[in-house]
Amino acid sequence: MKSNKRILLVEDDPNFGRILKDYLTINNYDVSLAVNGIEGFEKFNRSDFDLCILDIMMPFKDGLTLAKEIREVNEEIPLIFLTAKNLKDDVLKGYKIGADDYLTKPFDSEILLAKIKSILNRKPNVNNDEVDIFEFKFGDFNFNSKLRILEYKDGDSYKLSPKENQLLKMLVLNFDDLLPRDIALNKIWRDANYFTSRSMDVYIAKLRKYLEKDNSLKIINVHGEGFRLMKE
Amino acid sequence: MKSNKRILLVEDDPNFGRILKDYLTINNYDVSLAVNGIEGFEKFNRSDFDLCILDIMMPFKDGLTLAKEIREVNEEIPLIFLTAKNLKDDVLKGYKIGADDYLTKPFDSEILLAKIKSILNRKPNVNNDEVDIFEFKFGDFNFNSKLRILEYKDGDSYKLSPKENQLLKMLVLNFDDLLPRDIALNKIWRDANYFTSRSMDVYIAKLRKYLEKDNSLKIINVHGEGFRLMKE
DNA sequence: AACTTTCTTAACGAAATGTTAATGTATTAT
DNA sequence: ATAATACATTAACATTTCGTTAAGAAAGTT
Repeated sequence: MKSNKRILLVEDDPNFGRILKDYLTINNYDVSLAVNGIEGFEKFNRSDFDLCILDIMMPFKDGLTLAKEIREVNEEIPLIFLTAKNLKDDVLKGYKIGADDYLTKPFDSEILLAKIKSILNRKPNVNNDEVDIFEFKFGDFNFNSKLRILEYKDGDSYKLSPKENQLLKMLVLNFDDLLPRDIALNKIWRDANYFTSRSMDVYIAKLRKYLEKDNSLKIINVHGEGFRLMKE
Repeated sequence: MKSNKRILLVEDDPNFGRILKDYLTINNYDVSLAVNGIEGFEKFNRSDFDLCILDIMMPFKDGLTLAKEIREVNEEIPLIFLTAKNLKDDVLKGYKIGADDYLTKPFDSEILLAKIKSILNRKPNVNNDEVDIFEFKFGDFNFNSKLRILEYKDGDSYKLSPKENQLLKMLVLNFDDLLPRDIALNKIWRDANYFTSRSMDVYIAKLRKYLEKDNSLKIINVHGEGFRLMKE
């Protein structure tokens, strides 16, 4: 399953912020709303966003200052500024910091959407330092997590579902080591509770079934802690 | 020495065009001015530009039509639209074609400059001088994506429509690897939503029909991710 | 204007995926 | 030993995604 793009929205007007957040959510973005620059910067640092929408006029820490701080940490992330007035000076400062776009309130929500799409589509982040490894070997299996294919030495192969795939990948990346339940749940299910935990058990069972071809491989449970993929 | 960035300016008002050209020239851009869409397209094809500024309202061929033509030839070049009116419909059409920005006349020249800088800076010249490959062989097919011809070894050949052609080209460029749905949709349809996705499926079906002559070739779906052209 | 090609949209069945429930087994604590 | 908690497995169900056909809209040609 494809995950939505994540937007950090920093807007001090709670009514407007709420409405805008809902509108973007309806249009399939995961939106995190902060009500001022300080909270905005904290949220920015706590997770990965694909785009930031910043109100310029805000108490405590205005949008331009926040933008500067964000730019120090991340040179790539697209920034869109919102402002009530069409203050030329602010606009110029914004572009200088590296704004990608600029909207004057009141603005048309459809146009904001179009801008967001345009910005997010134009480059699938050329600058991705971290190489995503997606080919693994363990036991008598080859595992391609990009194509979601698990292949046994005899040529048999299974198409993995997204969840199976993610879970197996995490197990393999922690081969012979503990994969803590919580970590896997929060990463794959984005929440750790009774139900997601049950669901994870179902998927562990599915993976065990795949892996039983190579009977030296085991997914061991560590009671109350998590699982461990190992070769005996 | 660093050479100036080259801008194609298409503007039918000769006075305004002249002034804008001079202003940009003073600010170290090499500007080529065309007075309508037809001349604009000719100039565009005659040399390499880094950015286009297009007036929307023009006689003979308007800016949006011109933009579409430019996009068919060059998917990367940034486009900035100018318009006298703030016509929402035009704005949205513009973004759909792949506009990078949008300015309503009268606008502030400094702001235009700032936008230009912002746009030109954000790709630290990924300057893809890379030759566009357009001749491919895969399975028992020869495929010329410039002529949009798919030819089977027995001499049979199909004329591909633009969309068929683009899609097949992306599949071939990712031969045996995943072509993510989103990437293809955003590149070919310039938007990823339910309808464009359905449309893409229709085109996948068409391509499968062409390819079934060589039954070792398959377009495999990776559920929720995309497609993979492979030879088994 | 008539014709052709291309593209989009609708409709709907099929397949894949994910969640929850139900039930049983293992582990731990007391 | 027994109760409580955690884990395992299967199956039923709901949801999402995909494949295909067909109708008709839009664009391009003759």
